[in-house]
Amino acid sequence: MKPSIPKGTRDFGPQEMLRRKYIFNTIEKVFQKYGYLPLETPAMEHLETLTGKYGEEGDRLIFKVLKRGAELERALEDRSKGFADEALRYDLTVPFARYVVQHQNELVFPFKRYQIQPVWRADRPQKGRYREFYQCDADVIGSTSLLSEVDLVLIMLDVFKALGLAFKVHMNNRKVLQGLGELWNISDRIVEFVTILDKFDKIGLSVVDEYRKAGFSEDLCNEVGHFLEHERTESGLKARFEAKGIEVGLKGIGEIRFIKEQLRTVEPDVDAFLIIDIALARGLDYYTGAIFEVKANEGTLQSSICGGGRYDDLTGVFGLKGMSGVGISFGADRIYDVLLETNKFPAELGGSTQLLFANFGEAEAMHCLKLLRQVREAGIAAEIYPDATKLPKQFTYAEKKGIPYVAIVGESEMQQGVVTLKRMGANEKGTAMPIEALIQRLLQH
RNA sequence: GUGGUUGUAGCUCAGUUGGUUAGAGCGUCGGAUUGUGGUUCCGAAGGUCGCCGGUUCGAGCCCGGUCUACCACCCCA
Repeated sequence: MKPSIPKGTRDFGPQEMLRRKYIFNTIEKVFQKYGYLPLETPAMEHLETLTGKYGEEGDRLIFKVLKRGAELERALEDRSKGFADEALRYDLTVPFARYVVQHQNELVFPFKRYQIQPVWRADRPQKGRYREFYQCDADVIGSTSLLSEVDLVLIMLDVFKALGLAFKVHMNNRKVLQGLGELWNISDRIVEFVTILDKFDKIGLSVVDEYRKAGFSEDLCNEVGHFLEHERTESGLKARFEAKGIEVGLKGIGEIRFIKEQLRTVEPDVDAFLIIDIALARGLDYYTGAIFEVKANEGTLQSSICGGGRYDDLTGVFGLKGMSGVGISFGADRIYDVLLETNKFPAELGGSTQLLFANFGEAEAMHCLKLLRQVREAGIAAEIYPDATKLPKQFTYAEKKGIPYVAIVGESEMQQGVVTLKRMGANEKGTAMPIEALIQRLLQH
């Protein structure tokens, strides 16, 4: 049989893994710097833990796990019971909420955790869209303070600065969208309304046609069109909310302004990367306050590389009311794609061997084993070529693996108690030196 | 989930109106060179033409299905 892997999944070779780890490590270091602690949860959750949290569309994309054994037999007889009982996690936020409720008595609130694990979605794959991909989440639960939102934006700033990637954060607030619903008397169709509004950045004023198609009144379509064309700013919106006394909307606007002003005290050029986009909606059902979406400013990937927001009562369905949370999620795989395309990965990612001992035969190899141990104990990654093949072949191996130094220890070196150190890439024969000198030289490097 | 494009050697691609034994470049391996690679020269290996079926005397090429990657929608990291 021909070996292959499921649609939308990937293998990661050594080179890819070094680069992926570079991304994970960068993100993890920033998370820790902001006081978040690690957490892992199982790949599988009970199906009912996940369903109903992501909206109709999201629920359809959950990877379900088939019942097994007698359970499955019973389900085959009585189809109403359903064929699945577990499911692969769709994101890290819902499992986190489940964890918080389940372990509420052991936790200190506000609870801040980060989590870097794969998630699965039964989506149709495309560029930057996988069925298995890693999310890197930071969430704080048990506080309504907007300082958390401020911190999370600063985390984005630090991460993308460290990765050397230009980006834009689009921010909005679900309360603003709720306010729009009240303003235009369409609260009963708010989900539908907002879903269309979310397309504004893609199709522009054609959203008005979409509203007509969806059966919204002509007056409303004209009003929305006029608003999007001429007054699509937070201040334009604020004036309208004030005129009609719409409090949710005003609260949303206030939150947006607060977050932005707080950020300005630490990052004066906040306008360079933070865009207030009142058409931003995001599909996940559980968001209730601030929402974020980050896009790379370079490369061809149009989809978001990071996203998040505030959810006021995600723990409520698991039996713990009044726990507001807010979090963000970095899409490591998409960040990888952008960094690769724009050539932003550092040339030296470490993790690879620094020194290769050439192999001249059994006696020499045995001698090298002792030297190898000394080198490794000094903290230098080193290896010996396992076979006594011709030198050119051993050099080629070093070159391909990106090993910068080769130690040549043949009969004459053994007798003199030295090692010939050759630097790859340099057109030189190498210099003889005692092993201690060699170690010093590599450590300085 | 809906609609579309695609698939030939490890990689990038040729392959005539359907016609004998499917080609190139790069890469890989071996040799020129028994302790010094990257250049050069010589040689070799490597393909069920994505897979299954159909039409035909004959299919890499035509038809149907299927899988994959990709594109649009949808949704999002």
